[in-house]
Amino acid sequence: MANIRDVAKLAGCSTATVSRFFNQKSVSADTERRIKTAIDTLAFSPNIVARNLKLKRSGMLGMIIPDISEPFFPAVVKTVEDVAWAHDYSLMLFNTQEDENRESQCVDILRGHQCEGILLIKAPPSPEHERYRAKLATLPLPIVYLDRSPDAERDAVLVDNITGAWRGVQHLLKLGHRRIAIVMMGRKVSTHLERLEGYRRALAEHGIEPAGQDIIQTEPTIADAYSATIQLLDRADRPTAIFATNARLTLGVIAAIKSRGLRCPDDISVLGHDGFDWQDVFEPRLTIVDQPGQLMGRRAAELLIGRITGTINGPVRRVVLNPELVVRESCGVYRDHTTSAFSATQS
Amino acid sequence: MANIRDVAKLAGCSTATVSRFFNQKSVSADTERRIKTAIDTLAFSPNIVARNLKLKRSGMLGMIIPDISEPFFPAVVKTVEDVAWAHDYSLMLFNTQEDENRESQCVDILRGHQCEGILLIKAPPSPEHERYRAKLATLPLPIVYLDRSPDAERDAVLVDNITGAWRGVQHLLKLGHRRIAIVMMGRKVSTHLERLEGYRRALAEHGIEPAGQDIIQTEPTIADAYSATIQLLDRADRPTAIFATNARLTLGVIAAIKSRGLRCPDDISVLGHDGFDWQDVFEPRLTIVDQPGQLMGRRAAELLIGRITGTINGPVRRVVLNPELVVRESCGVYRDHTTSAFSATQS
DNA sequence: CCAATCTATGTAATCGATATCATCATCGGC
DNA sequence: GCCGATGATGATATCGATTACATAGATTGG
Repeated sequence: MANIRDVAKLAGCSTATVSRFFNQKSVSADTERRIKTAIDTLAFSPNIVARNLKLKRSGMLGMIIPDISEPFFPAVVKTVEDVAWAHDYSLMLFNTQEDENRESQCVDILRGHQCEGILLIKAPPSPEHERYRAKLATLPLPIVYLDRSPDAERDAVLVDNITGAWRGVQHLLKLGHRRIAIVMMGRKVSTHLERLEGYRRALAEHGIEPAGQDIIQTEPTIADAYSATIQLLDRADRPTAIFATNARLTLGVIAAIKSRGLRCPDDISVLGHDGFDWQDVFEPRLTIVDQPGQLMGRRAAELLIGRITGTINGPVRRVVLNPELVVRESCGVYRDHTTSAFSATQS
Repeated sequence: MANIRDVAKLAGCSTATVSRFFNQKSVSADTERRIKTAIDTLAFSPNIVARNLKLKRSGMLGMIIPDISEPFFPAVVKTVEDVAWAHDYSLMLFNTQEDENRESQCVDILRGHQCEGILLIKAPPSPEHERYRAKLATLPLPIVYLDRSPDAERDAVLVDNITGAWRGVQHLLKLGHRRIAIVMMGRKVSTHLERLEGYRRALAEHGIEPAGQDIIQTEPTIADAYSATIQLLDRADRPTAIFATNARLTLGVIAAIKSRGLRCPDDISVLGHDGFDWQDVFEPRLTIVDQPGQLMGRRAAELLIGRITGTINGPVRRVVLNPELVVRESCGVYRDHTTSAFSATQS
């Protein structure tokens, strides 16, 4: 690969002049022409790594998420990449699989690459990585926690999961349900624990203490949620409603209900969590607690870039967005099953 | 940020020794201890950018895709990231929005970052970027085309879209359909043009020439597919089956059918394209032409890394994978609507 | 006991850019 | 016609690592 010296030699000038050419400094028309042809003949493309070493920047943002194939994340990542692009940043993406050890390696790699800031969807804390978490809180590098916040030392863009879940379960309670199960992700993921808390609070306000067997923790796959729900449904005293705390879990729950020949919401109600662009086409039309994924991505990316560029400074900012309860049919509010309107304004 | 010189100074040795420490070369036990404490007290993390400049590597792979929020891509990206991780590569991700101009900028950025190879899902060619495409074919950098192949000069991992579509439409024809519409993405995306070709061939074999109004090109959003399908359904002579050429289009078609109060497959059949992990929960259970997204990601990533490391050399490799026709209910084969079995072995 | 070998380490050039500082030619004004 | 301002350019140190080469001290063997 050609470097700036080769170009300089071919154009008959110094590397400084070539560098000036690339940085819009004054270069005579004649040298400019020579440099241009030199660049063309050598198919030269400047080495951004070298430039960045000198400039102590990198133009890179890191994004660490549990799993891009989890339905909630693509919209977040998409928005982040868009915002990053608009500010001339590139994105390095890592999946942790909810493994804190892998997460810690990702952070190291990003630091090493002189990445200018990190958007982090934290994996659940594990006992053997306390040191890593302590380090995380003090790394001299802008980090914005997204979705989950392991500590209060840093900027974060979160969702009020407790209130969201509370609102959803309240909705079920208002409809008369008293035996409500929750199918949630195990592994102590904070967002799910918060949703559990919202669920508990709503029930408590109606004097209900959920039975241990109605709190079901499982892996966040459709298959696992399916099996767990099958067991739940096969119990003699099955609940009248199920709250599933993310998209795949919701689908697993629905799959189990369908496979047992039950109808939702007629036989059992389902409250889901997280929205998708196909939610208006799905049957039953799901009542869900909807997180504003795109907005989360946008706010987090803008906050991070603001910190990097210095547009934003001062104390820690914690943006807490409100999930929205989107009422459709799966909890039994609407009984009209023939017209499932689809809003054409929605993308 | 501390650098290697600071560490050397604090440890009372030269930078060369510190470097040796990091690269597993022989260092005396005593210096090793001093270096370790120096690293700790300074919270030093080596600058990979500088190292890579010297070593002429970067440990980075680029992945350029149309849009991560398009349902087909997350599984591909996930697998690629996994394979990259297993080989100690990091991934830079870019969305082009099917805009070739943006794509070309992405390629420049990746080159600049000395990225070692690129996985490229090509945006459709636009007349004003011929020069870019010519350059692309000759860039001195391993590139593996994924899903779409703009030229035959490079490695590619593709799917036989013509045969896939042909097989699907054959299926419809065998079921007796003769008026089959296609709802496809406009913008001359090659994969969709190939699916159109497969559709045409299958029809031709039955002596059918599709009416121009049965070939519907639209933007790949649910909303646009919905509107386009509504118009189609409202025609006096509506077709008896619709082939939708990707996931969002399929959902838009289904949404339109539902919103017009029609039943699928009883009133109209739908052949979809692309699978998701929730496909077994969706109603109607869709018969689809399924692309092996994970396999594509894996093969492409392994091919790219093989080229980079030199494990794979020799002439251009073109891996063509077979899409699978997954027959469920939406074309009217199965009439048993009560048992929608869900395979628990599926993730 | 000294040459030969090995081990641990330092010195300095290098990767490919940028940017400071110096230099030199040109030009307008008085 | 001389002086200072302006513009174009070159030489060179620098960013933070690696590594070839040199060197000093320790070890080994005959």
